Amino acid sequence: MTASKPLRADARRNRARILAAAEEVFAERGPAASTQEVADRAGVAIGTIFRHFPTKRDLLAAIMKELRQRLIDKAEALLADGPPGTAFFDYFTFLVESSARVDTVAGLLADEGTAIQPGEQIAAFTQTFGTLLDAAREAGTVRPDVRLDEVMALVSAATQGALAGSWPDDLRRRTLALLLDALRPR
Amino acid sequence: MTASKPLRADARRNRARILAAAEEVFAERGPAASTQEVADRAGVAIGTIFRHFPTKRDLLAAIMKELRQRLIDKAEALLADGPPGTAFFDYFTFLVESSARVDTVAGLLADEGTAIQPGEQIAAFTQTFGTLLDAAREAGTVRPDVRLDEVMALVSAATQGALAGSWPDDLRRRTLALLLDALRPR
Amino acid sequence: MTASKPLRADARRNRARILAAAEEVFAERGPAASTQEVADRAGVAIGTIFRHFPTKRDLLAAIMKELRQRLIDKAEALLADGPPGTAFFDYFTFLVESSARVDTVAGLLADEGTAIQPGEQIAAFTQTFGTLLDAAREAGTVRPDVRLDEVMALVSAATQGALAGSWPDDLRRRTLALLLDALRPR
Amino acid sequence: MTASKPLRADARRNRARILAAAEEVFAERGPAASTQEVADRAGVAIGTIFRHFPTKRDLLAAIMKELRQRLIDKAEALLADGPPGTAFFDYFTFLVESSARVDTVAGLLADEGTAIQPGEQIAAFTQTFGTLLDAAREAGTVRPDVRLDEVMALVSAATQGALAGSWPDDLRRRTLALLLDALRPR
DNA sequence: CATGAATGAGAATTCATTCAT
DNA sequence: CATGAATGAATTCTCATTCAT
Repeated sequence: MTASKPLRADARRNRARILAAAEEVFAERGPAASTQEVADRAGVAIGTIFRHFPTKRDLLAAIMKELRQRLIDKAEALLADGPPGTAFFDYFTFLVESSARVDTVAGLLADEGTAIQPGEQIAAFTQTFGTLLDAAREAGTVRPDVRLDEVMALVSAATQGALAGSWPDDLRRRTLALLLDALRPR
Repeated sequence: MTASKPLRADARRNRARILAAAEEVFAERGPAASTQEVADRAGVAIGTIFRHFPTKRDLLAAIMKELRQRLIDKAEALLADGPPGTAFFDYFTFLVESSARVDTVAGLLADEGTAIQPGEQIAAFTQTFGTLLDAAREAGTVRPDVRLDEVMALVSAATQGALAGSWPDDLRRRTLALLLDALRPR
Repeated sequence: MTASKPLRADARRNRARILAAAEEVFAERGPAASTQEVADRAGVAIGTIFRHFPTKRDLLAAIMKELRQRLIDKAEALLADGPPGTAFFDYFTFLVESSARVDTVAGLLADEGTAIQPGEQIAAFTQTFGTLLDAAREAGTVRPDVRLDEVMALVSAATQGALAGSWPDDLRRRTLALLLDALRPR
Repeated sequence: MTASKPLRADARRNRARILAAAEEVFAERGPAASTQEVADRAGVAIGTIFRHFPTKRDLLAAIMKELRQRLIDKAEALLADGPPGTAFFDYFTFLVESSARVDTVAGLLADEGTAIQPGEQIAAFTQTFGTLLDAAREAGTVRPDVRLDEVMALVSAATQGALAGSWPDDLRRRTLALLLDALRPR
């Protein structure tokens, strides 16, 4: 869509370093972390950040977008390779585990206090996830009455919860199992 | 314990108004909302807030404490009156519904970037909730292998998720039902 | 002059306690110390302070006035009793030692960042000190060409210096000796 | 030592303007003067001040440091050029005259409620002053029993006194003469 | 394009002073 | 009169954003 002219090599490199640094910093310090800190971590001057992302909000949004893309990619990979029956559960687990590492994963469904435009990515995500769900339903590994929006809600809850307390691995595993069980046919 | 002399009538009134306003404001805007906004909403000068709560952090902590107390009270009420089999589920539902209104409910299990001393309240909460769970287990309405920490984790997830997107009531209801189902014996 | 109606017993008591507390607090913390701290130290409510001294400045001024009076009293005592030749030196020493204990002594000649009206007290002080000087001059223990304003200047310097570094007693004694020597005939 | 990368031209210019303005403002209003006033006087925004001096205390410290350096430079100049017999007296006089203009000169010996790290500068100052004193002693213009710490104490007293009342030039001159006389052999 | 200094609008917090209890 | 809560202006400091170098 917005083709936005091809960046110079160094510019592209900077953009990447900024995004990486920002993901780290915001994951550690929360969205209130200062842009200056991102700049330091990225090894660029603060002006460079604002050249690439006119607003702090834009920077946040860009991170989200990247994250979302990563999640979508994973879903599509599973869709292509994975066994229909378990791919759905694997994906759900993957999402929770991801959010256990990095903070912001849950923000892809909602915002996180900085309301980002989910845009069409959300649609793509939802659709792919839906396909995984359908496959599982057909394979009989998921209750037939479970709806996609409910699953999304559960994921959102689980991922936000997962990060919140940074619970012990063991607890997270057991709780997740319980959750997934809720989706299985009786 | 900490009796801290009885406040003057007007002071007590203001304290209450401040807490109420703060709960609203922080629920709407997140913990980064300005103290001035709380003051405006409460109809007091900003100095008054800092007289009652010397630090913004103290104000946050006070809100949490109040919330926790409210939750504990409700649990104890259910423990006294409710039918053992369903009281547990009612309480779980109550928690989720509460957090649909106010943000911070989940904060009682974790913090939320402002690390407040949960202190003994948490213990009280956990214990009471545990008793509800035991009762339900004995009544046979809950799977015998469900552990308290898992339940707490689910609550934490559900309440944080519930607020995040402020989903439609219908969706919240369905998702909650799914969640509760996961706890029921098969 | 301003007779200002006789205070009630408790009011007079409070006034004294406030002055005492204020002298302590301002000596310790400097004139930037908060009025609240004075109130706490005096064991009264802050409103009581402002009833007695409508302004912080007034409170400062009152302390100064008291101090000055104390110094004048001492001078007059020495004038009455002391041997003419040494009384002057004793008084000079007394002033420096006083200021070594409490801060604000030097403030009686100048202000101290809060410009207080020295009023007629200064005149009294200066006059009495002048009499001591004259006596010493007549007794031949002071250089005949030393003028009163020079002596006052030296006192001011010495007292402010004395407090500044809170030097060791020994050093203060030696330096003072040097200073007094400067006033003696050769 | 601490080379701290060379500032950009405009930054260096601003730093200098800030220091100059701060010296003025704090000399006039005391260390309680507001940073905003310094900014106004310097013609910069308040943020600029805090970029250069992260804390008000840092700003105060920087002023002190500059002042101290100026004093040291003068002493070394006198040490190089001046006639040994009078250089010491000239320097003493210079110190008092300096403090008649600016407040803070005495602050190099003590602090002034904002306790700044005098560090090695003090040592340098003391040593150079000591050399001047030794030279004068050898030249026979100073009493042989006068010690350096006494001289420093007198300087401290004189400079703080000098500023306090901003006495008339004439009085300051006479008092200073008296003081210096105290140091001369009889 | 990158740099990093300057800007200036908040934000938290303090404190003299007022005034209802 | 005393009390101590309320007021609100002032202060220090932070940070997103702009812009000269």
